[in-house]
Amino acid sequence: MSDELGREPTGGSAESIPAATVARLPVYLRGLVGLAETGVPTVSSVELAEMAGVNAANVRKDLSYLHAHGTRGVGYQVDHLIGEISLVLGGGVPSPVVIVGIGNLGRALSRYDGFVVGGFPVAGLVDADPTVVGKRIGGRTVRPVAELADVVAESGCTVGIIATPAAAAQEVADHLVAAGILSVLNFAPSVVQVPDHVDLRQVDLATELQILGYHQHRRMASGATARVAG
Amino acid sequence: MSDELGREPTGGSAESIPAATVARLPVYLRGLVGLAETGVPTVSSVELAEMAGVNAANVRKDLSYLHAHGTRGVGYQVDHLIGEISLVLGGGVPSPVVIVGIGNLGRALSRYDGFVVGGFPVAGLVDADPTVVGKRIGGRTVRPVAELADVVAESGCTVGIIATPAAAAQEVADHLVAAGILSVLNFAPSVVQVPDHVDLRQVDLATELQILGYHQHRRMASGATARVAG
DNA sequence: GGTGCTATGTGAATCAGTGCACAAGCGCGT
DNA sequence: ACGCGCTTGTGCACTGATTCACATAGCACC
Repeated sequence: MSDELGREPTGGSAESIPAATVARLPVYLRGLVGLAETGVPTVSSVELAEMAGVNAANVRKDLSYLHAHGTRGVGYQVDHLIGEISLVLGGGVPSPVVIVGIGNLGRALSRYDGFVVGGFPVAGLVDADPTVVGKRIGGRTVRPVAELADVVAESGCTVGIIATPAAAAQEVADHLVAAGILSVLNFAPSVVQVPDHVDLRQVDLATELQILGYHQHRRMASGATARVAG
Repeated sequence: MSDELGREPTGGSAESIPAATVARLPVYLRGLVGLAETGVPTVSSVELAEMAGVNAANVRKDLSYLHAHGTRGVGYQVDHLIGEISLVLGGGVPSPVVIVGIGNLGRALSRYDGFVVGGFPVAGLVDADPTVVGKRIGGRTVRPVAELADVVAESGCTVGIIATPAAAAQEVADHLVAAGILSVLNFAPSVVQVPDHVDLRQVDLATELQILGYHQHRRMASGATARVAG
């Protein structure tokens, strides 16, 4: 990935955390929140590793990138850890998101409560279809795609979610970038290009299934060969 | 990257394809299908790399894992490549999927046509809510979760999609495994445990946003420090 | 206060993935 | 027929990530 933003001078709070670690932090966070709800005060790296499905040493190294230090012989303080991870992931400030494309997926996303608790309130819904524009979904009114820039400006959105058909994805991405969006999450099954200063992540549902398909196919094939061989 | 919970069965007798390559194959496939529709007969690694957003040498190395060889000076034959990739990913046999949890997300998934073209037809819909059971969505009737095993057996489902709230995810996963499902795609924001012989992939929408949030936060923070520093 | 148990933090080795650079091969034009 | 240009296929070096192993440090109990 292109996280080569040059070395930051001393004293900054912006040490770069490896991408693989960042991808695991939300998983830790989820487990920690669950622990906090049941009143568990501390957690060890082994427990956390079990919950997240990774190696314990990996957990410790990951957490060592944060400023959250644990106490030896005891573990990590759950609420402190929650605070640190949240801080790193969101900066403590909620980032409103705008969802473009209010089809089935967009509708589902606009009602997905996981976004709100994660600090990403849905601040705007936009669609190109005139029959969809004006409808109220989850307390928000769908606005025409022509007003995208206005929606972004009004609500201070910094994140855009593309939930349109693949054909429209690139155009929507361009509009989002032009409107000043900083991060884009693309659910459309197409590769989109964005400028360097915009962060892009791709979530492809069909791709995930196909990856599963590979493993499944391979497992059956090797199982068959194993049976022949054995 | 972005392959969080990709377990690789390393007991391979035949050629095992690296996980990173497998994750890219669907992207190539999408691009190739697009080319085939416009009648393009051959494609070079550079073109394919551009479409997929990766390095050309990477594409060539990826394709070298398949049995699909290109011809030097010309490129790869589009339809042949499509066949090879489809074969590797799906084994040529469609894998029907059952979707558990027909909320907003489940509804969206059940209508997602990307699944069908990828060889993963939706063969069953299951929900625990009696007010949802019996409804018809996308030509399929939602059946009660008690009949999950029947649904799987009748339609020969090998893949299960969990689109329930997080609290129910583990229980649903257990039921899916008991019903003989081979692969599980979990959209619920919770880590679920499955036996070794079942493949599991996690797709977490909130996690993706949080990863974006990190980069965004960091970018802004380092920008501020840079302004202070110089 | 001392001793032992437990869990952290991290150096070092290993492993996987990426990208460059170049040799080899194929087809086309002459 | 023959060379020339284009593209594949891959060895190699490099970077990033994971895991092991162990020294270190805190807590509890005697």
